Amino acid sequence: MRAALEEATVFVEKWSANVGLPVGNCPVRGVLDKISDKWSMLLVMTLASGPKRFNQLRREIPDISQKMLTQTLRDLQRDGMVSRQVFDTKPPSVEYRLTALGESVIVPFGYLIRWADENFADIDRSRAEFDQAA
Amino acid sequence: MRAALEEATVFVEKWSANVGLPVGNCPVRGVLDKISDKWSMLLVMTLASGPKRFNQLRREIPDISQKMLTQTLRDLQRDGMVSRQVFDTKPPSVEYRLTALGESVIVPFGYLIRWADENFADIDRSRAEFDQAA
DNA sequence: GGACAACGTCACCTCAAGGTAACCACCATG
DNA sequence: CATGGTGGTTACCTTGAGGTGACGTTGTCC
Repeated sequence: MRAALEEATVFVEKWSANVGLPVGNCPVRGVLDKISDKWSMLLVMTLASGPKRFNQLRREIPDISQKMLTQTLRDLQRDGMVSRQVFDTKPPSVEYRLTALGESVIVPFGYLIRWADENFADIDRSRAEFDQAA
Repeated sequence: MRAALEEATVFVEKWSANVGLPVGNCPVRGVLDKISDKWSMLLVMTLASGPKRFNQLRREIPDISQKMLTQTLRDLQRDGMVSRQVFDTKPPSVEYRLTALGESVIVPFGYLIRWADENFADIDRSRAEFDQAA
């Protein structure tokens, strides 16, 4: 799903312009990348309430696999959204926290979540209607 | 920005109540899942500038396959984001336009796009650093 | 000694999203 | 006649995101 957005530059210009944004490069590509994977947004929003350790995150998001937790955290770290700090305690503990960049994305995510929260009922209804018509 | 953050955190709290739940039980996650496919957002933003016909959309988004255009439009229609109107002209033409629901999602998308535009440079830099360190 | 909790890595497999290309009907134009 | 533009459908295939489960290392506790 990631690589294919790479070529959408042309229209991104178009609709970026519509939203009143400078054209240049395609910023949306990266964002859609993040949005469209299954766990990044969930992880960011979970870390929004404060730094957490690895198994603490596992407990708070029971349906994420260990592999995907590791992998998504690495990706977020790579993107500068999350910082990883290892404490040299007896069993070494690792703390993940949002960076300033990571915190800044909470705002647009928040809008999206609010939108979803306000409209999922309408969407469900629309789906039901549509499916019944078919 | 300050107000926006606080506003966002309200919904983050709501959200966190649902985080532990499987996707099926979290309506927000369900909705966001739909939004996060490869073409939905692009299509919505393309239709943001006005109603368009099928092949008009194909031309504006050259790298979408016919199949995926049809499919994504159907999904959006099913979710009540897009309405489809067939005109009984000589070669019947079909017009797609955003519904009120579809238009309402432009706002949160817009915030996301703005965020991406403001921060993609930082992200790129962070990635480069991270990759070099490894 | 055995279990468990800390934080992972690795190999393997599945499943569906998405791409490709062929096909349909209809009509206009050259 | 043939090409091209309407708006699709269908069958087939590839890709990779994500899940599963085993293994590992260092310690502590019972």
